[in-house]
Amino acid sequence: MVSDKELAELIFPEVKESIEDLEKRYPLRNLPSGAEVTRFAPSPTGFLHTGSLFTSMVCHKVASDSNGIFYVRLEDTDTKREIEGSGLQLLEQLKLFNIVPSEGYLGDHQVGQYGPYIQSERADIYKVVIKHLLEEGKAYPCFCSQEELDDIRAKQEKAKIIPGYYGPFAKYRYLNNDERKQRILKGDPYVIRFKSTGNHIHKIKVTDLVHGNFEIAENDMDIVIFKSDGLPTYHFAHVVDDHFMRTTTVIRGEEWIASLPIHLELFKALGWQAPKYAHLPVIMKIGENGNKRKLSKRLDNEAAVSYFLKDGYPSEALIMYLMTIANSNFEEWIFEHKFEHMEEFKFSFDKMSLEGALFDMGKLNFFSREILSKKSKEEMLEMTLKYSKEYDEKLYNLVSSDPEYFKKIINIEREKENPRKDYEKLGGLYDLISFFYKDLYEEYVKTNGLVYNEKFSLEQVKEVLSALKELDITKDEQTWFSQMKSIGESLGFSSDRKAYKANPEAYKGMIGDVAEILRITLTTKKNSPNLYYVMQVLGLEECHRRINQVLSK
RNA sequence: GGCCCAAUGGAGAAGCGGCUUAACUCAUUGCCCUCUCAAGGCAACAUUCACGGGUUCGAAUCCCGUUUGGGUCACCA
Repeated sequence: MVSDKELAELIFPEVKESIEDLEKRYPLRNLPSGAEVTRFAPSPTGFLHTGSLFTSMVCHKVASDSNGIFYVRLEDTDTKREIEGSGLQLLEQLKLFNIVPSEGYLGDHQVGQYGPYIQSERADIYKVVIKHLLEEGKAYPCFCSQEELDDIRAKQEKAKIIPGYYGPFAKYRYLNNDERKQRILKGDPYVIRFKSTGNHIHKIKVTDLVHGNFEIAENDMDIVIFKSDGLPTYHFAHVVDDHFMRTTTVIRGEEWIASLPIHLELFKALGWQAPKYAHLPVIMKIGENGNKRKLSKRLDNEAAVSYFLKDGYPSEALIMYLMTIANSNFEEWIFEHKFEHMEEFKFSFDKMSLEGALFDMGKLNFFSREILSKKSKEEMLEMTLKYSKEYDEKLYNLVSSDPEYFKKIINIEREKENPRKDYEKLGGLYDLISFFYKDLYEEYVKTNGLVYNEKFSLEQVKEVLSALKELDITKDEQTWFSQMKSIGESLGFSSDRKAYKANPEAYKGMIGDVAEILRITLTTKKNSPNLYYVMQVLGLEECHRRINQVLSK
């Protein structure tokens, strides 16, 4: 009769190393107490998902708050779904959010003593562990075909019992080693399954950093740990990698809670201590049927981080927003700290909500405006150049043609205690500032014309405008405004809101109406930054030119 | 369907048995202010914490049940 050891040797003759060798190769990390080792473990199956950004942000934060290590491991064991180049892309995008691993897979190279950090390069490590499990009789080759599997499932469904490969249904679990050897020699395809000793009637107590303690049924499935393509499954790779990479806290999405018993059983079978776990809630959105559902890359723009990048949201805004979801006390904290130095905020798992939050675009916009308003004109220029170079050619040409002029435009009421919040994101900036440029202004007027308030006739508009030519912008804003008021008053516009409201018939309109006529004339828009400063930037000559142009029509 | 997790306003949430006639933020709506918008100021916005029962002098908070929602049940992660 073939022994377990002989069978293991038959399957993995090339494996000479032992688990002890691996333990030596990957020694315990020498870190100060309390230091957490966390990891972000993406699959290279597409662009960065907003949920992944959320998870990686938390991983990064937990490590940096504790002076620990944050590393990235590429989980590329699903060769069918892999998208070429997406691993690099993922890392590049993380970097834009200041999430930079100190170890691991960095996109174009790997750093660290615990590698390789790409699972497909770790086959020899997995094999050592699997051979060990085989030798101990804790794993076995399974020759079950897809048809057989389907058959088992169909029977189980019919009998209304738990589907899966377990207990009496795990037919190849009961083959003896002679039979196994024979089939292997014959060349029958097989996978390696873990031989579970659990019973789902038993409950195990688990502790989760986010959810606290709860009970869950023991695993009793003989799960596949080694696929026929020679690569491990997620469950097995997670256990082996996080053990040998010496991860202290596994932070991942809530969808993994259900497979926790599998992972815990694997750790136990190998005699290893399991890491701490934190299962994060998933970011949701209201679906077509009115119910909440996970943000979907296919259906929701906001599921892809690239969407925000393309739209020109500052990366801090997204991170700040995600942090409000991550920790309920963050919002008050960041208000107290005037939206600055968010890296000093201390993250904690027990301030995390258990329920998946609905993605709130409105709140992101709020943070984004806040952040953009706090930037200096130099930072705005730099950001705009960088953004537009990649995403908005028209804007890039406009801004780079005269950076100093752009700084003047963007600096209107910026450097003050409560700066203006005109800009929500860099996307669409072109349309907001184009009127500052003579050619673009002309082009707009030619194609769209200027639309004034209907309650004033063209004659009235002209009357107001010709009077407004007197406006002096060489003095301070105060003087300018009093001047506008007296011009307005002389034409029959009220500058006293109360008086106007009490007796609207007595006036042609409010001083605001006068300002609106000027504003539309100069900016083509009903909304614009502070008119006095707009005029400063445009220059008196250009202002008069625009006014005269309207008057001549 | 089984198992697990969750449930406070339009959204994010605080709340941990009496201090709650439920904090804070976003959104929305009104009003005020030397121009629009923004900012700022002032208001409004859950008589009630999914529902039912219980424990208690006292419950959003503890217990039980129901309901609803989410997750998961692959040689995918």
